[in-house]
Amino acid sequence: MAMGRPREFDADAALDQAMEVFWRHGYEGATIAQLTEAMGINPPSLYAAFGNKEGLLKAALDRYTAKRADWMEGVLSAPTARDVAERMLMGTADSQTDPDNPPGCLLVQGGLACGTGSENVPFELAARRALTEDQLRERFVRAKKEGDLKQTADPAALARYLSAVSAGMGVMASSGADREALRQVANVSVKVFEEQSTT
Amino acid sequence: MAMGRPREFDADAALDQAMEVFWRHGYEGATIAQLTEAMGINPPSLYAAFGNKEGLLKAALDRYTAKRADWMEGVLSAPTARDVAERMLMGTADSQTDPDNPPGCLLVQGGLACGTGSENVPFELAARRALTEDQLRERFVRAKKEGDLKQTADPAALARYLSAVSAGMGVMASSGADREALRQVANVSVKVFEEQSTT
DNA sequence: CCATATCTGTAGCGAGCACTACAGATATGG
DNA sequence: CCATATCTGTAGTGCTCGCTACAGATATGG
Repeated sequence: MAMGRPREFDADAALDQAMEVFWRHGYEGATIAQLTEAMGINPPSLYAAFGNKEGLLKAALDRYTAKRADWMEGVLSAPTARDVAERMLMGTADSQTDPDNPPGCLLVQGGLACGTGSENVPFELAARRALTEDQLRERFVRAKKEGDLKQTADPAALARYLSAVSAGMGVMASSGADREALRQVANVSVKVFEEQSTT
Repeated sequence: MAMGRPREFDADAALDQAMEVFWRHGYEGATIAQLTEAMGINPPSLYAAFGNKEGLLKAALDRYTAKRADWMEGVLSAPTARDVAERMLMGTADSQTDPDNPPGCLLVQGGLACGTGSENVPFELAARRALTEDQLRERFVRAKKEGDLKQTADPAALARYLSAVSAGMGVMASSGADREALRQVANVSVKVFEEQSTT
């Protein structure tokens, strides 16, 4: 079998650029013209590699979560539930105001409501946000077993709470809140965990 | 001077319908065709009354905030900062899962990131979210003077915190979180105010 | 009743959208 | 070196978008 002409662009580097465009303009606000220009390729290459606009988004989301996996592991490996919450929210405050990225979080900025024909884009983003919440919940179940969370604590509720605060910080970051403002929110939010801790 | 033919539709009723469409599909996801059909009018009537799509959004936002003004007054009139927070978050949980409305909050769902040409839509929404935060901050300044908040409490930080949690709940509601889940988040969030209270 | 002013519905405008047909280029398998 | 398979760039496709020209309808002021 013949192999055909090889691809001339680096898919991961192109995805990084696509990620940025989706992050800044949202799924519907990002146009194929903007995406191809940022990626340095032409439309046929995009469609050959990723199928369509939604396929490109999914690939970009995969890369987004893969890139954050290391950081998330660091968060979950904190010694106590309280420290998990602090690392999570402080890290979120910093990354959402990192000048190297668009403000906020791609999983929120990407699109909460979409027009007819893109209904499952919000769904896709929500599913990925839920993954983080699941990890947090399981970590808090463990914290309860290990005793650093009170026996009356509700791991699912605490994980949901952290998920909500992160998303809310993303909304604020997207509308210009600076790092100090987000850290303030993080600091206030963490207090909940001190009240739920045994130490 | 001649007066011209009078308008045949009720502008407020039409705005209620437009609000719904923007709420469910976001600013960019909502099309003029969907809007005019929901409003029961034709494009020329829409443009004569509201100027353009963005003007219609602003009018719908005005109506949205006006409709919530009463509720907000009830929130702010709670006796203590802690009760303000509870009414705010519980009311938010209920309204964001009210089956009579699309899920979430129009000021979040409307659009966090937009395409070229609609850049100030997110700005417009953010400005209106900031108004609520301002009201909360001033209410907490008063609570501090009145002594039901500790003297070490930071009214601005607490207001920002409530604003972030509300926005986060909106994100969760938009992705299908039910009323019970949001109330859980509200309950956890309120604990911060118990720790900051003197009673 | 007439002149004027505004609203309404039909029909369609140019622009920009996501997406693709096609031809030339570049690799592999035989 | 040839046949095949895939990628690349050019140049579009049809469609839907926000928006509007126009003509008919309906009110007021004189």
